[in-house]
Amino acid sequence: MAVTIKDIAALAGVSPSTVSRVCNDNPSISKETKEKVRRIMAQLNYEPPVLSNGSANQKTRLIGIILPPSPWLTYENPFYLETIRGISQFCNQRQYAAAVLTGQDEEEILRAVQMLNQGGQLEGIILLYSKTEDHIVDYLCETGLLYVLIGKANQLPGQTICIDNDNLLAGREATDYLYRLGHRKIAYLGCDDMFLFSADRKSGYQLALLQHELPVIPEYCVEIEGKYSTDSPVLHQLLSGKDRPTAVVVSDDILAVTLERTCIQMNLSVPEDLSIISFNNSPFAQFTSFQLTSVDINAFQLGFEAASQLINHVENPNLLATKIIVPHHIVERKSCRNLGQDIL
Amino acid sequence: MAVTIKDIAALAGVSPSTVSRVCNDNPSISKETKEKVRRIMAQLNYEPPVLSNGSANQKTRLIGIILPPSPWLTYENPFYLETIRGISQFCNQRQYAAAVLTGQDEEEILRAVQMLNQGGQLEGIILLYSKTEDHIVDYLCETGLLYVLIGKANQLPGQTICIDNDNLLAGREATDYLYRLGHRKIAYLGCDDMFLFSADRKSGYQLALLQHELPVIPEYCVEIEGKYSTDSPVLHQLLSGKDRPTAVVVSDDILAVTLERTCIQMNLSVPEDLSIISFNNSPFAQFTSFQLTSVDINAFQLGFEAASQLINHVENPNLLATKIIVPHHIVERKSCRNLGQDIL
DNA sequence: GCATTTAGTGCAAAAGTTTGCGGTAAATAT
DNA sequence: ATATTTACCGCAAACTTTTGCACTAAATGC
Repeated sequence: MAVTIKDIAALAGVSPSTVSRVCNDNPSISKETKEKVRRIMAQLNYEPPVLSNGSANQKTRLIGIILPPSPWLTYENPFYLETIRGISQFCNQRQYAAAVLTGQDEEEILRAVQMLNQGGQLEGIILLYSKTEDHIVDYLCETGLLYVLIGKANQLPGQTICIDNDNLLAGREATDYLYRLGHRKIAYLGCDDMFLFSADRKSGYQLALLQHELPVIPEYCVEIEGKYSTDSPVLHQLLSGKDRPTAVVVSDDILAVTLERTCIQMNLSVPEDLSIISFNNSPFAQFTSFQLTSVDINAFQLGFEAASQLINHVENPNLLATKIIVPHHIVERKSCRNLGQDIL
Repeated sequence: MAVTIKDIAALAGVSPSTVSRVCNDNPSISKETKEKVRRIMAQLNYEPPVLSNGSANQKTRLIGIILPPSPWLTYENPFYLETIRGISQFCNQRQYAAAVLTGQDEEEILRAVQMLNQGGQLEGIILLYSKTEDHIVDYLCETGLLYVLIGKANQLPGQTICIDNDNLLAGREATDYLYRLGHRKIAYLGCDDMFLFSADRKSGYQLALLQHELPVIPEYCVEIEGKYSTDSPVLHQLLSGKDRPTAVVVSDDILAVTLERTCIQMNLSVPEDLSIISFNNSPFAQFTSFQLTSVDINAFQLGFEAASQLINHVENPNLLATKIIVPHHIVERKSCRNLGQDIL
């Protein structure tokens, strides 16, 4: 049988309560006693069962991680593993455990969350995405379980903790970057507007155009819904015609690669005929043959901060919901051409 | 305060022990009582705290997941997220929780494992990799904590549970595939031999050559250690000279893309001048401009089976260590050229 | 019809830790 | 020197669930 505080207490010549207080670093224990007890603990290799230590302590120190429901956006996207790493890193430092909650579909995930939550075993939840009409968020709001969103809140904004990039600013900066390279015919290509990050990046793009007094042309603002495909008619339409843009801001790397493959089909080359800048700085951004310039959104830190916020709120329930903005930065590679009219 | 079995007991007019036995589906409780109690439980939304339910039950139902220590191989590799999904999926079905254990370096990970293990809070560990000289495996062996390896065992083979692909067979089949396309000058490119999957794939490659009575040339068997780079002299050496191979079996997709980019630098094109087949079928295998043919190793199922094995052994400690082989299959794309001497 | 088995349930102890309260001894104040 | 405060620590109850044992009532065997 494993060693308990009783064993430590017996060896140290103190009571179990004292050992317990030493474990929790209770100030009413003298320095000498603490040291003595800690020595014995180290000797016996004792570690307090910090997660869910019996019924006397209701703290489970367990938090749940939920992946986005749509496989085609998720599982192919290394971004999420980085975020999970960030979450785990912080949790481990603070003696929490972070468990991924999965299922075949949204219903199954919801059931897993319910089971754990109603059993009182979850301190909180981190959602790695944000979308409209989310049953899981509905459930969390109903039951009042603490959660943080990586992304932008749509239910109860102002009362939910969000960790996000400044996607609007990032969209502006990406557009500005192309502008400074001399581009004037700049298009935007995004995924489904249901995903709020794409909507924000688009807004940033539009603001940048206005600022530089460039026209905001609807034909230059394209969205692809559902699974990406190189045969998408909107892509072909965007790239054909006389008024073909010289540069495109693309909402994510996978879509950018899809665009590039469409270019190949149409005998256009990147960056000679078309400059591309996109978001996420996915690992394959550097592996594609055309070396994608991409906005790094610091996925690791996104996860790290999310865990930090969640745990802060777990331990200080009176805290108000905050919004955290994680910085981004452009990683320059070779997918954007300098048109030689550089202003700087 | 949350609802407990006492509340259920009071409402159902039975004792708490009866409720507890109902939760555990104890056969000595009558059908009628079970139904009555279950009705009340459903009514009060009661879920038994299945993970670590107090000190009366030592089962924590928590397992740890450990990522490979080398970031350059790991975090860029979507393979691992798929595996984690597989693990989580199975764990959730069986009411277990799976937590990723991370740290800045191997030491920090080890400390996290120690903390949880010595606190008696881990049922077992799943390692998402296998390598030689692994301090974490050393520790697990010492303390006797149950673990399963995704990959091949090197410490105590025969006593450790492994989930793996038949990498030797996969290596043979990849090589055979090139042979059938008419290739006779086939090279192998792998990563550090420390990672056993690469060593096995190489052996399979060599066996296939022997079977087809092709010479096994050392110059055709190249390994890259450390971080991949397109400037690697071994890559340049492999691709230059008169006896340049017409096809290469590459140990993983990322390395394959690195190879392709080296080709571009050297004015060779894929698959016209060089055919490439590699492993993992990473998502970006389909996004690269040359559409990589790759061996899919079913990462999700690898994780799923690993969790299944671990939990089986947790619940039946007398089980012997098994090895599980998860099948693979070649996903044909466009990176391999048919030389026209196809035998079939 | 009586003795014995069986099924079903409750009682109470046990698990390991936390925490309010009370107590002792030392330190300080008067 | 006595009274009061302070620092430190132990006692015991509490948390929720599990489980061995005992008990009752019904069912079976003779």
